Amino acid sequence: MEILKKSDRIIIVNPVDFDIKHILECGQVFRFKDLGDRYVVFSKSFKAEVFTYDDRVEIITSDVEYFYNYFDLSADYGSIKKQLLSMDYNQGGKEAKEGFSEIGTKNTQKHPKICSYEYMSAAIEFGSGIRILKQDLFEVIISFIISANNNIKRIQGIIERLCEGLGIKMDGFYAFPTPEQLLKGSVSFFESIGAGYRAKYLAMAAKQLSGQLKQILKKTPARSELQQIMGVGPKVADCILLFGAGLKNVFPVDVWIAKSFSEDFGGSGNREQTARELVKIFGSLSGYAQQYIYYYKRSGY
DNA sequence: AGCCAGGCCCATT
DNA sequence: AATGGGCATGGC
Repeated sequence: MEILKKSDRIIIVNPVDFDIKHILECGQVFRFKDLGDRYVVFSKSFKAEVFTYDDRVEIITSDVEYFYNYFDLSADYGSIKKQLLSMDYNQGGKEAKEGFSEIGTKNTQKHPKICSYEYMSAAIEFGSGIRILKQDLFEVIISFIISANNNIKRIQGIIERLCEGLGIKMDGFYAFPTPEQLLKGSVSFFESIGAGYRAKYLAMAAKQLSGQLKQILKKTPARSELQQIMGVGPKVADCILLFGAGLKNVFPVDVWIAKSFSEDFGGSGNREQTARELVKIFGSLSGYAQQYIYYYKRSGY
């Protein structure tokens, strides 16, 4: 896999650790469109079009440096995936029993415990082209406040209407609102775009991030700082750290990860306990492991 | 038609 | 610290 930077595009020759479908549909980002012959992805006020051919991927954009960083193109995901499979999966004697079901088939009721190593192996194969995007911190904070107890289709629509209502108009799309622009949004506006009961969280978060908590946007925030933001609990804070601050030693536990932990890893406990146990296993590679498992589990395995 | 979704806030114990 | 009720909306 060779990566070429041109003035108006990035070309990835013989991509092996880059699949735009995996990257955009693994739940880490909400501002993109599948146009059939290409994906279009938006970040802040930037846009890129991604074409996939037999022998290469072309990322066409006027902001090559921004998207080179955004797609984390300097990282070696081959090495990351290899390391993930050499983790100690037998911590605390919680290794699943022997006699797994076949990998790659639907895990129907019978509860055959799948060895967690085998599950990871299958998950990595399934999402082999996943990369963790380096997204904008503020955009991630607001996006994942909206994500709570919500589904991805709705989240995408709410965020799109948020940009249309408060962001500046670009060439064929609307930028994500800045902190100042988000302050213009009233609770009734956030309700009108479908945010539901999160409308008041968004209004309060906008105030906080322009007021006493604005330091959060200046550096890598602490988890405890993030949880002072209205609408940010343990799981959303971990998503913010992973997707918006580049920390990989966090393991966001949502309904799908919780389900996988009990069904595929033989684990138990509440979500915070689950997160701690998974970080204990995966350490500084937790964020990567989380994405492969989430994408695999949500797709029905 | 209900159940569910990348959970969180708040009151109670 | 731990638990439980309530919650807007719409996709499926």
